Amino acid sequence: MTATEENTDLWLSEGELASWLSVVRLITRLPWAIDTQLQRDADLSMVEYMTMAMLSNEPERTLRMSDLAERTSTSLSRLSHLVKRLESREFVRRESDPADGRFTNAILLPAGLAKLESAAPGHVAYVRRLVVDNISGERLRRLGRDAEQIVQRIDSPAR
Amino acid sequence: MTATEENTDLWLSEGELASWLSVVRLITRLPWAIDTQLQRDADLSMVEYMTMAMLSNEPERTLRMSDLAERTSTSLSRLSHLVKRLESREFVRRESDPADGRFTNAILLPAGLAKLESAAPGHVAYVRRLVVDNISGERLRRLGRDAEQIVQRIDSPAR
DNA sequence: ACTAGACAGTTGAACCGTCAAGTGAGTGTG
DNA sequence: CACACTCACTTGACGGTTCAACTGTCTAGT
Repeated sequence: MTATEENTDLWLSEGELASWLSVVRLITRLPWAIDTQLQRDADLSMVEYMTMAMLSNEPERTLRMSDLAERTSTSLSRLSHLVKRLESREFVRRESDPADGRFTNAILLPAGLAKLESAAPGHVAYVRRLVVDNISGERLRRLGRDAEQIVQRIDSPAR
Repeated sequence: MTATEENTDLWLSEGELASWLSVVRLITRLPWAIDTQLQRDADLSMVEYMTMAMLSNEPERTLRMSDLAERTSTSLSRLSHLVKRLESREFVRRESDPADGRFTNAILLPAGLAKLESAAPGHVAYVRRLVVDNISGERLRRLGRDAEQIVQRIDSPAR
């Protein structure tokens, strides 16, 4: 039995494969496209943008490192390196939580907020162009729901 | 005007933002999940897997580097480094096209095919679990179409 | 033929992410 | 109240990706 002859439900049907390959193209090219735009226009990566965006939504512009990691879907290690770089650019600072020294708070600084606000319009326009205004209304809502369902399956154990 | 008060069509509505953030989670976590499974079970990254899978579908198990780059959505530079590593593992070899020395052909070797075939069942099962059998039928088809439409927008010029 | 140019691919340095090991603060148990 | 333990990070080394510069091959114009 060679690789191409087999066609049980262990493999994918032609249609399933085509859809899956489209999804693969999406998950490889969309992050790349967004990163490229942000890098070119604002010298920020998408994770850096998201990180600062999450902080900017907090009343105190502050979040625990572990919360930030959760919300940006990154490892604590990656976030730690990343925040260190943002710190050296004066976009963010860290301080250990006075109430419980195990936690570290990341705090968005004015320069970080300014950077975010200068990057936002171009970023949002590009997201609109590629996704929101391209796949609009009900289709966008369904896309979001499908994405959420896949992400939940990733999180669920049993494998 | 602060960052949180503004709400024109330059920004995203609450619903649009929620859908977009779901998509962001998808495009950050799905590649990570697939990579983790392949790395753990087969010591391959997703790009490496896709690269060899593309080659295995060719009658001569051969493709030009530039074709491979196109099909796997990677830069030529990244592919060149990647193929060099696959070459050192005896999964692939390269030869410059005898007919036109500007082209280089990548050729899947028996060891590469064997690696691919041993990795495939686990990979496919995981893809089924996360996506194909999770979001099945019509929803999968629509997801594929939406993905394709977004990718086409990325490729189209005008920005 | 010679030269300029375009094209395909390679290379090395810098940068980023991952992994495994380590630190340091709080918690719970004898 | 000491000691092991958990939890929240941090760190450094390593490996992969990107970027810009380079090499080598063919093509077109003269």
